[in-house]
Amino acid sequence: MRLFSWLKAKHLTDIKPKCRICYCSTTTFPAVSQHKIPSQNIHITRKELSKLLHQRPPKSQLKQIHAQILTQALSSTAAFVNSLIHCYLHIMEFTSARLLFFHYPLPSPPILIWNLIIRTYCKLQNSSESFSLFRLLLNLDPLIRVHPDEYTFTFIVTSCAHQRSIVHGKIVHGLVVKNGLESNLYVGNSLINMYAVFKITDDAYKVFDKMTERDVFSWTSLVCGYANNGEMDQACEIFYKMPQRNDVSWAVIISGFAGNGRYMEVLVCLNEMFCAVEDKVRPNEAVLVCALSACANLGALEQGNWIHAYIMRNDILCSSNISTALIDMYAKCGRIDCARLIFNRIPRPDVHNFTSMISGLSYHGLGEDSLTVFNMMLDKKVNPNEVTIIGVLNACSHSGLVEEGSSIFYNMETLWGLKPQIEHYGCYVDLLGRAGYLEKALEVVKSMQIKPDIVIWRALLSACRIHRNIFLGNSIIDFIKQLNSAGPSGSEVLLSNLYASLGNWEKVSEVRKAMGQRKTQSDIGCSWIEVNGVVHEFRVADKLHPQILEVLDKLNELWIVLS
DNA sequence: AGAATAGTAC
Repeated sequence: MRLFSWLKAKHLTDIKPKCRICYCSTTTFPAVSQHKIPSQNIHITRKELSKLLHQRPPKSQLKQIHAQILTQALSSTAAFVNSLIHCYLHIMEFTSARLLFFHYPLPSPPILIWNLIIRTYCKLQNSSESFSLFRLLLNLDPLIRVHPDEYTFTFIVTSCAHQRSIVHGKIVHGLVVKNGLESNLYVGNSLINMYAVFKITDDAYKVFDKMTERDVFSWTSLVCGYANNGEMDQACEIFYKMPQRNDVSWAVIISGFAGNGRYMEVLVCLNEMFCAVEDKVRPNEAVLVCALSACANLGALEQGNWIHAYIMRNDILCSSNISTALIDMYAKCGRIDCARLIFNRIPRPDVHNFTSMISGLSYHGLGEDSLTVFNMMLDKKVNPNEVTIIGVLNACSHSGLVEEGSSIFYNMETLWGLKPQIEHYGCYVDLLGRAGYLEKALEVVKSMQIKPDIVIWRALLSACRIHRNIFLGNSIIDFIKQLNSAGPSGSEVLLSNLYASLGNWEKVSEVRKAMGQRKTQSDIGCSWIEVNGVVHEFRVADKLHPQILEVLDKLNELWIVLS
């Protein structure tokens, strides 16, 4: 910092050139002579320049230093070019970095510089530029050839993990083996991670197995692979075999349970984490978010409350993720008042905070309030995302706000650039159907550019049931039956409910029978409720709960009162 | 110069 104030003292900040390099009017590069360098009377020594570059200066200062390098004819000194590229990449200024890179003083940039530029593109995640550069590197003229090293492969493998398909990954893995780098710790770890991302656990394990040296990254990535692929038993096995676990390892196993809908185990695991003194870990943000989400899905208010208290007690920063998860937890556990309290305390709520508040209000049937929050969000110039719109449409659906919902659905693309996805169609069809606009709903389904899925048909069918539309219901049943052959779904329950509401008991038993034959344990619906901090689970025709007889008695009692 | 984790909807 002091060096820059010194620069200012020398009026360097007053330089206002125009071109990319020195801001003069010429754009030719790198011929220094063509640039009219301003402030030529100022001279900074080489040592000072390299010291300045070493500090990774912000863009404005960097341009001035670059201008100095050009005036002093240092632009073909590799050390300076390297530093400049490094600095430009640091601030993600690709245009300048590429210019320097592609006009590198002969013969060609050293591997370090290749790695730096590939690494920066790798960080962009959705860019394939790192591959283009890697390809260029492999095809260099033999006279100026530089060879990829373990760094290059670490970045390239990581880039492969960001791609949509494993194709590149497989090829790169081949090159890794060819270059004898498979057992390198970093390369190996990034390979495990890549296979974990693509849920190819066998290959992740093979890499893990072949590694001569492993660290907590290798183990955690492998656990992550199994968890991503739903193989929680294997994930646990590896997890407990780990020589040491850190907070991320715990986050991986806990998020694995959460991602696979095994919310009870999330809480069990959290408890275990608190007991695991040997790991010397405390739950990090990811763990807390997963645990809160598990509480939300279980309706476990008491545990949720406890986690909230833990966060407060330990002065853990209530980040956007945490507050979003808290709002969701309180809303789903029936405490919309607490959810509102959390939300109102956020100084500057972001999309995620708004979205969880909007959705929370929606499933409490508070459609008007939900729209109020949505409008507040628009007033504060916070743009909604796809999930926000789903929340708002659901709010309209549950409160019969057809006009408001329609206007949001039809304008989402023009107003916020959000193209309606199948989920949005699902919500909208549900909105129309519930409100009794069955014909209109069917019209929307027919006009859809995306192929309607089971959710859409189910929403329509559900509407037919509510409004007892036998004719439309029957025609939809045929579609549902066809789709059903593709995979299991809850639509059969709806189908049987529809037949039931039409009084067609013969058909009801037929559907139920077919369901009974195919159903496996995991398909059976399940309900939870938390009473005094204990979560009770109920399944269809449950006989396992210790107090099932009392529960059934109470149900009968209620049944009599209600009818 | 390097590798691992998280929320909101359906």
